[in-house]
Amino acid sequence: MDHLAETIYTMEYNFTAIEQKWQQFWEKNKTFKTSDDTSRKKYYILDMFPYPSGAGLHVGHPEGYTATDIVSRYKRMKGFNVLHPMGWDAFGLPAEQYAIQTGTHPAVTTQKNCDNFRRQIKSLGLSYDWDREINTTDPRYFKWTQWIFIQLYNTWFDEQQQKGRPISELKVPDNYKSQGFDNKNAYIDAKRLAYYDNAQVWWCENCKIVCANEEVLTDGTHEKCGYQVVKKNLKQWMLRIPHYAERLLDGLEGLDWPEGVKDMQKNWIGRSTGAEVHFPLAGSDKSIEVYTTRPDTLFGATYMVLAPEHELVNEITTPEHRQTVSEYTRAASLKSELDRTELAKEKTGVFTGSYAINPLTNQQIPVWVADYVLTGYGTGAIMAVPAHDTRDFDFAKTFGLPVVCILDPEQNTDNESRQKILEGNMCWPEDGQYINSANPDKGIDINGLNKENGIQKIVEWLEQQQIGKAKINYKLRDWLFSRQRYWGEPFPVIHWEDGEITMLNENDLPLELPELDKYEPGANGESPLANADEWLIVTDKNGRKGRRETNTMPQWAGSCWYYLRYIDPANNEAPFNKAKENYWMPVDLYIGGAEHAVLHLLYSRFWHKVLYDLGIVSTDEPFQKLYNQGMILAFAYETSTGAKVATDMVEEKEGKFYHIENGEEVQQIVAKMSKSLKNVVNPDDVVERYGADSLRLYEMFMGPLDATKPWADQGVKGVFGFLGRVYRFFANLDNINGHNKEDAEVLKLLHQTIIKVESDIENLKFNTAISALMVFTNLAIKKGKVCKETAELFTQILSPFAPHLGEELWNLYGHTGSITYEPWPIANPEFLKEDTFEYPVSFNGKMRFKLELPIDMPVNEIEQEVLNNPRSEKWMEQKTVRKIIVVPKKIINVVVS
RNA sequence: GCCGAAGUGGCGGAAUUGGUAGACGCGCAUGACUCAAAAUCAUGUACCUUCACGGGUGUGUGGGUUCGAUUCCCACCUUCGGUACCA
Repeated sequence: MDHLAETIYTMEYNFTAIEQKWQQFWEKNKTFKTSDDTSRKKYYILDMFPYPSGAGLHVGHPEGYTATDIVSRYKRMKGFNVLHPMGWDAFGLPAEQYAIQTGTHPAVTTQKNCDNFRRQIKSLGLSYDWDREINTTDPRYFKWTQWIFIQLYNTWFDEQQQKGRPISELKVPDNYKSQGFDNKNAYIDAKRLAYYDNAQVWWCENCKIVCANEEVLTDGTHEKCGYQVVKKNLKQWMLRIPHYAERLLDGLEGLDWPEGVKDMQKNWIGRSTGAEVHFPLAGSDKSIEVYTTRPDTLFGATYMVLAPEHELVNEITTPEHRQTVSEYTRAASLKSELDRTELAKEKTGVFTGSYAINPLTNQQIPVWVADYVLTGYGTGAIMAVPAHDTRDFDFAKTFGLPVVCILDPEQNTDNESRQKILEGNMCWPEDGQYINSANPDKGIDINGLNKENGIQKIVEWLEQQQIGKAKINYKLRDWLFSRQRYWGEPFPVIHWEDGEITMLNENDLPLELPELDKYEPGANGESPLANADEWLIVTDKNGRKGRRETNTMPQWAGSCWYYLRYIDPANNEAPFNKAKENYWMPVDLYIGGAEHAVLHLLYSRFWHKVLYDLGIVSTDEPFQKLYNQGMILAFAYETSTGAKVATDMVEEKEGKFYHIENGEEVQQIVAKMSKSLKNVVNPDDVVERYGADSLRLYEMFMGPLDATKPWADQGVKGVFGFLGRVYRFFANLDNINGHNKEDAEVLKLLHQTIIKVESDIENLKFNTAISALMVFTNLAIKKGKVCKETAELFTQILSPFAPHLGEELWNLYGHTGSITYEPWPIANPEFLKEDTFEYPVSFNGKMRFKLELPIDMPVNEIEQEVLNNPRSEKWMEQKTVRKIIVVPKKIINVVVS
């Protein structure tokens, strides 16, 4: 043993040999295999699983993975049964596009990329239980994605109970039943959480392909070809996520998530309270229904606006306006939503020729059509109150419509503005006091009230008169759940020739993808599956013909429930075993990028709540604690004109940076890693040059986990140097003294470090934990020798951060097994005792000198000590001591004047 | 526009129930080792001033509260992320 240690020590810190040795050891011994021993306390630590791209791992990936790995290793040492899995979110566009270009089956590309990702991840020494690896493209996995889709289809949301329930429990009202089978089915279909309907999608005429939202740039062009995209109506699967809006909002309350993410979800759900109001049409028995958050401003409604797509537009347009209105609505339909918002500054619209009646004033007000009113929100129609809504104000000014002020801003603004507002020449969307807001004939008067009371009183009146009612609205829309793609989960759906839609039986799952020769899209925007004739056409036992759904599910589908599959990844009878689910859920810690703050996390929560309502999972929320890792950026350079300069075109001289060709001075900036700036860092290179432990340590040492921070190669060298120091000192058994009593200073710092590292890991503050490990190492090296027990304790608290080095040292100290399950050290308070405290002594708040005093000295004695201290004289000369503040074990401040 | 996060040495960053600003690391400087370099080791390193002791200034800007403010309050500036005609 001694001889072995000697040989290894005489070598330098050979990280490559050490890391390979231990990675093989872990693999061979299945060190990180997780049992489902429900008698132990569990801890479920989840990473957002990656899309295995052809480019391989980016340095951003190991950041979150290392953080969760440190927590996993720490929790194991703390005695927890830790579930820490990894898998692949492997459906997606790039593999399909590659297939179109080369004919390579996406599964082949995907397999290759997964293998590469797995190799890279394993090279980082991350402690995943690889027996639980999952892949969303594996039929054994997506069988259950399809199964969950069927559950969604067979569920409706009971408003009263605020709960999803099996469709079989839905009572169809008698009047629907009496109208026959079709109506009954239509009623049921209208309640299902998954439904099939027309929806607008982006369509690229050039590529003859449907584009996802993310593929459409802000100027309305397709990111791949630069062609303008248009909207197209296609039959799509949709999910009624808005039914769960309130539940998704409520559920956020109990979660340990960053406030910012909760806010983003709240904004996305976009709950608003207001009222629905009916405006009768003049000379007609029809009425227009509007939604408003400001029913209090009804007295100021001087016109109405319908969205161009509103169903009443055609009906109410008078013959003399027909031409202009139809031209306008046609133009609007051709415009993309982006165009519409693009033109936000200039409002457009046309008059329909019809008038509605303001139910409060009984005045006739014109009805316009304008695209600043959106069809998807509220009722697609508004009452316009130009005096108190900026958008309506802009529109009214453009078209010369009347502006009637009904809310006096009073002292809320300056006098000049107030005059303009009262005259209708300025908009006032804030609070104030109502004026011109009474109609004795109708029995309503809110003059003199403020906004809050005004809203309440008007809503009460509307409900009494039965012309409106309080209403809650959400921005959240139905989720478009199908893509015209090949490389996604096929829907377990058959469309029969008689119009019926059925789901496959559970025993017919999974429905796998057919083999194709070509991956080009089908005709009319259908997915490539439309070309798979043999797969596509089915016949039932009665000879009825049907066609399979040709759309596939979006990439979100597989990631909506993957955390559940890790619990029981090989189960072929169910998505997971219930008892295991009950044991492992919820996820205790979930770390990933903030780019998933809304969609992925909202969609998962939605599915999870449905599964919860159906009794399939045991928790209402899936992810108890969420944390976002920050982005890793890189340095780049910029000339005085703002032109970016690639890193290989810059040289450093005396702390300044110059262009190597023209010598111009350039500024160092922080930018995203990109090929063009030549500042992309490849984890493989870092592992090769400095080792996995250095990469891990550096990524954690860079700064707070959630901060955006730039990569600096010098910084990697820094932590590499630290690990080298650790190795040279702690692996040299000459420095490790077997029997001597440990130095008190070392002992005290060691136990302080144990406490510090423990609490820092608990709070995900890895940068300061590493700093504490460095401080201790510096002291140990300074002392020259430490006891074996000290070295072992240090090795244990180091090992979650630098696991390969941890194992190596542990082994050198004579242990044969892995350090993985060694119990986390417990700090001994004996060694932490302090007899004295070094007080900083301030005069008028400025620290002047330090004074060491016994730790339990009474305050009055401390005061005497300070006043009698010769060093105090200088600061009290010619002055009177007004007060002495003594905060025990903190500070002393003498106030003089 | 709205919502959120953040501004601290040459650089990454540390310190907040208000209590020694700059831990730790990089970089830099000096020294040791070396023929030399690298690596390693030691010492120093916020800025101004002073030979030095010391003194002054300092956490984006301007105010305020306090014995004491990086930390709390008000106003503002800048950067980043999200969102955008949601009535």
